Amino acid sequence: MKVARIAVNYPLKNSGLLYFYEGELTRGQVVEVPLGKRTSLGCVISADESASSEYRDTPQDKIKTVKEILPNWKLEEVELQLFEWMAGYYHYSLGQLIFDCLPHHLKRPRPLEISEGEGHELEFIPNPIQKSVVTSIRQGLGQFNRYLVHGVTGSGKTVVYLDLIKTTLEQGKSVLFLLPEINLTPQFISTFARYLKAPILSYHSELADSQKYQIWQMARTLKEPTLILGVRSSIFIPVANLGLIVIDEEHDTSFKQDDRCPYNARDVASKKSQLLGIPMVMGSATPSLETYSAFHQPNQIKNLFEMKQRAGDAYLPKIELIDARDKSGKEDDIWPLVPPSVRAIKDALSRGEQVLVFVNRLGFANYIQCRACGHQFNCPNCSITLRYYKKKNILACHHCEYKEPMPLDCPSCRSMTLSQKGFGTEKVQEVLQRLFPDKQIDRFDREEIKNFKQLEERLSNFHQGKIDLMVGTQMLSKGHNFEKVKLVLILGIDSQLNFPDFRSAERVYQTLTQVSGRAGRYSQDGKVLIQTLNPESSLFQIVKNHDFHQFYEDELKIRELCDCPPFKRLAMIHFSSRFQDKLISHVSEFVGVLLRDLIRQHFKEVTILGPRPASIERKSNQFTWSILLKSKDLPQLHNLLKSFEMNYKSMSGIAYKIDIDPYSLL
DNA sequence: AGCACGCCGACT
DNA sequence: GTCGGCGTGCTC
Repeated sequence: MKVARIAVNYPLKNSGLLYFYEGELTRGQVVEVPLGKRTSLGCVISADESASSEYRDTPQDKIKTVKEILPNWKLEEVELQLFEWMAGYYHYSLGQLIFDCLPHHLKRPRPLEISEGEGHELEFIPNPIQKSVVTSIRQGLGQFNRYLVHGVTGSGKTVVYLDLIKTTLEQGKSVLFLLPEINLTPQFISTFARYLKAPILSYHSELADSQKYQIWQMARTLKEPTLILGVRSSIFIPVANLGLIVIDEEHDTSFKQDDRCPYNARDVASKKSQLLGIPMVMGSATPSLETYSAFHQPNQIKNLFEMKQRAGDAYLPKIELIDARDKSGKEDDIWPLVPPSVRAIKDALSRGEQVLVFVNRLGFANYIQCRACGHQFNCPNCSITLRYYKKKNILACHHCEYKEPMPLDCPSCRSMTLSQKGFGTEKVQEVLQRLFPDKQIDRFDREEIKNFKQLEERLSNFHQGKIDLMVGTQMLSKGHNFEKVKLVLILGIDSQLNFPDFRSAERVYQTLTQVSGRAGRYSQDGKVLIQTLNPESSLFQIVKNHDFHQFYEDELKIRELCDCPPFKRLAMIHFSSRFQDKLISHVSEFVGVLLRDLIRQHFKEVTILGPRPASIERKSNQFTWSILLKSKDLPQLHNLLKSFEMNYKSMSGIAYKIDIDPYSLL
C-alpha cells in the first residue's frame, strides 16, 4: 500500500492528511476521501509519503484509504504552488482554499458564449505617450516583470492594454485580463472583440457553475491564443500557455474577497505571474498608495509609466466646489441640492447635455428619527439604523435580511413626527424630478440594476439620449464612457471624508477622481461640481488641481506618522460569537494576553491594537471584536500569527478569522 | 465546516 | 418514557 498526503476540504490548517491508495496517484490530482463519518474532496500534495516522519508517527489503523480519483480534475503544478503560497500567506486551510476557488460542477450544462474577435485595424493612431509606454512594456514581454500604468481618466489606458494583449496573442500566448466589476465586462468585450483577432471568453458571477466549469476545462487545453476577461476569481483559471496578466483599476477594493479566504486578486496575480515567469501589467488613474510607492523603489521605477494627459482633444474637467452650508434655511424644498447646483444642472440640460449626479448612498433616507421623543429605528439583528426605501415603502437593514413596513407613527410615543435623516439616490432622483418635471431621470444603482440585461438597457437608453439625467452610486463612476456628459455633480462625499479609517482620504480621492473622470471625456469643457460642507479641506484643492503627486506626497507623510501601509504591514484578527459577554471576556482576558505575551517574548517588531469592537459590533446577531497587528517586518508578523494559531485554544461558540492586508480597519 | 455523541427540558 | 435543543470534540 502506498501513502499520499492530501489537502482535504476542511478548515484545519495542517499540511494535509495521510491516506493509503492503490494504483497510481500524482500531485495535483483531485480525489474523494473518507473524513470522519463523511466523504470529502481532497487534492494530492504528495503521492509518496511512506518515508516521512509523520507517516512513521501515525498509527496504521488511523490511516484511511482514498475512495476515488476524479478523472477530469488535475491541478497544474503552478496552480498548486499558488494555492500553497496563498494558504501560507493568508493563514487559511489549503484544502478549503482549493475547493473554495475551484468551480463547483453542476448537472445541467448551459451553452457557453464565446465571442470571436473581428480583428479590425485601429481607426486611430495611438498618441506618442501611448506608443512609448507600449514600446517599453513590449520589450519586457516573455518574462516576469511587473508594470504600473498610471494614466489619468481618459488617457487611453485601454489602447495600451489592447496593444499589449494583441502583441501577446500574436506571440502565440493567451492573456488574462482582470477587471474589478462585472458591470464593465460588456464594454471591454466589445472594444476588444472589435480590434483583436482571437476568441474571447468572459468569466463573471452571472455565469452558471456549469459554464464556469466549462471555462476551466477549456482553458487548460486552449488550441489557440485566447483572451480571458474576468472578475476577481478568474485569477485562478489555469489558462494554458498564459503570456500576460492585466489588472485594470488595480486599486479597486472589489479585488479583495471578504468572505472565506480574504485574498487580494491583485496580489495573487502578482505571485502567479512570478511563478509563471510572465509579465503583469497594472493600470489605474488612482493607484493605491501601496502599489504606487512600491513602484517608486529604485529598482522598480523603470516599470512605472505616467500618462498625464487625456487622449485626443479632450482636457481634464474643471472641478469646482460648491459650499453647501445653509445660509438662509429656506432651501428645504430642494435639499439635499443647493441653488448653485440646481442652476448648473438647468444650464447643462438647456444646452442639450446629459448630466450625471453621483450619490454614494442607496435609498431615500439613511435613517428615521422621531422628532418628539428621539426614537430611532434600529435593526433588531444588527447594531445599525434601518434605511428608508420610499418606492418599496419599507425600512430595511443593509447587513441582514431584515425589513419592515414604513410605520406611520412612532412606536415609542405615537407621535406622527417621524423625520427623515440623510439622503440617498432615491431622494435625489425625486427632488430632481420635481425640479425638472419634463426631463427623463433614471437611477443607476444596485436597487435598479441587478443583472447584465438591466445594465445594458440603462446604458443603451442613456447613450441613445433617452435619458437626460442619471442619478447613481459608485456603479456609475467606474470606467464608463458617456459621450454627451459634460457636467457631473457629486453629493454626499462629506460622510466619506469624515470616515474614521486611515484609508478614508485615499478612498475619497479615488472616488472623486474616478467620478470626475466621467465628465467631458470627449470635450474641452467638462465640469465637475462637488457639493460639500468642508470646502476648505485640502484634499479638495488637490482633486481640483488633478494633482495625484501632491496627494501621494501628503498622504505618504500621514501614513508614516500613523504607522500605516505602505510603511507597516497589517493583519487583523476578527473574533465573533453570538454571546457578547463571553466574547469580550475571552478576547480581552485570554487572546489579548496571549498575543501580548508572544510579542514581548519573540516578536518585538509587532505592535498590537485592541481588542476593540468592530465598527458594527453586531451583524445578524453575531458580535465581532477585532485585534489589529502592525509590523514593518512582514516575516515576523506572519510568524507571530503562526505562533498564535499553534498556542491558541479556541473556545466553543467563538470563531476567529485572520485578515492579511485588510482594506478596512473597521 | 460537517457530523456525531451526549446530556437536559416538554411532548405523543 | 423519547424527541430534539445545541455544547463539545474529531476528522489521517
